[in-house]
Amino acid sequence: MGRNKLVMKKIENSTSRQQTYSKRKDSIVKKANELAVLCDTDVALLMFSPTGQLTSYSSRGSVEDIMLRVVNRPGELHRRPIPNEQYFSQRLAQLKYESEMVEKIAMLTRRSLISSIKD
Amino acid sequence: MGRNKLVMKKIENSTSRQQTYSKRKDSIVKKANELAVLCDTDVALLMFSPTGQLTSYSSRGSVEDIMLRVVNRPGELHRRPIPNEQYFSQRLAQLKYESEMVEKIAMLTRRSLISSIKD
DNA sequence: CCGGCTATTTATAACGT
DNA sequence: TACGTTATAAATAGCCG
Repeated sequence: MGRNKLVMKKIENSTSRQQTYSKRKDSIVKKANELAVLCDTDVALLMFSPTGQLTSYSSRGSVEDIMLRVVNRPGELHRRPIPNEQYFSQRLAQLKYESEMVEKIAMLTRRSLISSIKD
Repeated sequence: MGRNKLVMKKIENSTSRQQTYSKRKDSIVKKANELAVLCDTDVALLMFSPTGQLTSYSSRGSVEDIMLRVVNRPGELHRRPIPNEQYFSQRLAQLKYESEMVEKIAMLTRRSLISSIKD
């Protein structure tokens, strides 16, 4: 929308990029909320700004509540029609990777080498 | 938009509600993707349909990747304390459970006892 | 239930302050 | 750098098949 048709590629000018992010972020949160209200559904949105700041939206309860609902639905995350061997092996690899990451982060936290995760 | 201005409340007619969900879901995924591309950022979207079906979108990597980034960010918009031992152990247990479930489902699928995952 | 088809409403790109 | 303004691109409500 707007004066000119926008090309769908990264906006190179950092100022314009940040401004566009700010505007569109607000709009998409609004859209998410409309979807949740109109259709009486649960919606969650997670967005990182170009500078790394997180904006989250959840139509009901905390973002974690919805994330937990998602995590507790193995095999359905991406609405795969009929799961096949490739899907299962990829999914298992993904879960293994995540477990390793969690363990690494836990270890680092124990050692107090970090107190927060940065970009 | 559309022929009439829409009132922001739950659509009572279930057919209309489902149709509206379907259309708007697609649009918001498109918007999320535009935001990610234009602004070179990470975005994740989680939406449950009126019938409970999940649609997820992630601009980069898996939805879990972005959820992990969110969970591991103390002091951001939705605030969460620094991850502690309990969180890590619970998360690991969850991942282990998921892996086991995926393996079970894979085995069942191999045996052709089921052909798709249902709610 | 899934796609088209407009009339209208919204969102927003480019400017302006 | 953050807000308004406006012309124009997009999204979409109500219908139809």
